[in-house]
Amino acid sequence: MPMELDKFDRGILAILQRDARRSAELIGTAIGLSASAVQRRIARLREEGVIAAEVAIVDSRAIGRPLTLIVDVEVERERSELLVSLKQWIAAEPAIQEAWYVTGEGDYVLIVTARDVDGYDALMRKLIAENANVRRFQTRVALGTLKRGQLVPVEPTSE
Amino acid sequence: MPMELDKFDRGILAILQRDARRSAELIGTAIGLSASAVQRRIARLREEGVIAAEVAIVDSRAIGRPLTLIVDVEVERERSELLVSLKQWIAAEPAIQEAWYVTGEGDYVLIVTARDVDGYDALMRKLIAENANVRRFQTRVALGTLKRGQLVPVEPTSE
DNA sequence: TATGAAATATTCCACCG
DNA sequence: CGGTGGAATATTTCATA
Repeated sequence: MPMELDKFDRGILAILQRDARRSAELIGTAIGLSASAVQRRIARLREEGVIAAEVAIVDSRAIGRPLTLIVDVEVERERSELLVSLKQWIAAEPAIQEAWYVTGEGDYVLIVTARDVDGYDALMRKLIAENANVRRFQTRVALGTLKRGQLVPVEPTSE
Repeated sequence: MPMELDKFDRGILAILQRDARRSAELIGTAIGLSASAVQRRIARLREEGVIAAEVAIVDSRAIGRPLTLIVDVEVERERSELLVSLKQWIAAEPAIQEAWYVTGEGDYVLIVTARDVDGYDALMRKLIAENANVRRFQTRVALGTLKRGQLVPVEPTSE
C-alpha cells in the first residue's frame, strides 16, 4: 500500500537519500518548513518504514575490493527444499551484495564484490560445492560503474 | 591503493554500513574504544573517502515503486560519441538506480525501478528513441528481492 | 492534526593531558 | 589514546491555528 506523501515529505526524502547527515534546519530552509516540523516528519517516515535505514556507503575500491561481478545463476526449480538453503546461503555470504529472483527458468541475478578474480573464483566454487541445485552460472565483469545506489525517485513527475 | 584499516576501523565500518545513526559512544563500547577515538576515526574515514556517503534507504514499495527490473542493453560500440551521451542519459534518469558497463559486445546492465509495467515500457521507449546506438535490450523482472545493498565486507582477510 | 518556538537532552567536535 | 567543555543538533513540550 503506497504511503501518503506530500511535497514536504518528498523534499525531505530527496535530500536524505543523497545526504542523511543534513541537519533538520538546513532541510527546513530548503523546503520551506521549520526545523521541528522537518524533524517530526523524519521520525514519522522512519516509523512508517518509508525510510528503511540510514547507512554509510563504503568505497569498495578504497578497501581493496575493486571487482564487481554480475552473475546469472540457474537453479533446479524442482527441489524447493534446496532453494530455501540457497537463499540462506546467499543471505549469509557478505560478498554477495544484491540478489534477485528473476523471470526465467529458475534464474537468479547476483551482484558480487571481490578482491580479485581468484577471490571470486573461490566464492563461486563454494557456491557450487555447497548448493547442489545450482545448475550453472554465467559471469559478467563490471568494466565500469556508471551509477550505483538505491536512490528512489520521489518526484511525482518522474515515471 | 588500498587503505590501511585496522580492526577498529573495520568494526566502525561494519556498524555504520548497517546503521549510520549509531552514536560514537555506542560504537565505542561495541568495539572497545572511547567515543572520542571513534569520532576521530569516523572523521578520518570520511576525509579519506572510505566512507563515500551517508544516505537514507527509502523503501521503494512504500512509495509506490514496487517493480525492479534487470535490463541487459546492447550498444553499438563503434559510435563512441553516442556512448558519451548515453552515459549522460543514464546518469540523468532517476529510474535507473544502477548501471554497469560489462564484459561482452557493448553490453550494459541496468537496475531499474518502476511504478508498473507501463511506466517501465515508457522509460525504455524513451531510451530507444533518444539513443540511436542502443541496438536491443532484454528485460528480466525481479520476482523477489533476496538482498539489496552496497554493504562491503570489511572483515580482515590478512592482518 | 500539524505547525513554530522554546526548553531539554544528545551528540558531536576541538581542545587538553 | 582518553577525557572534558562548549557548540551544534536532535528531541520533547507547549501554545496556537
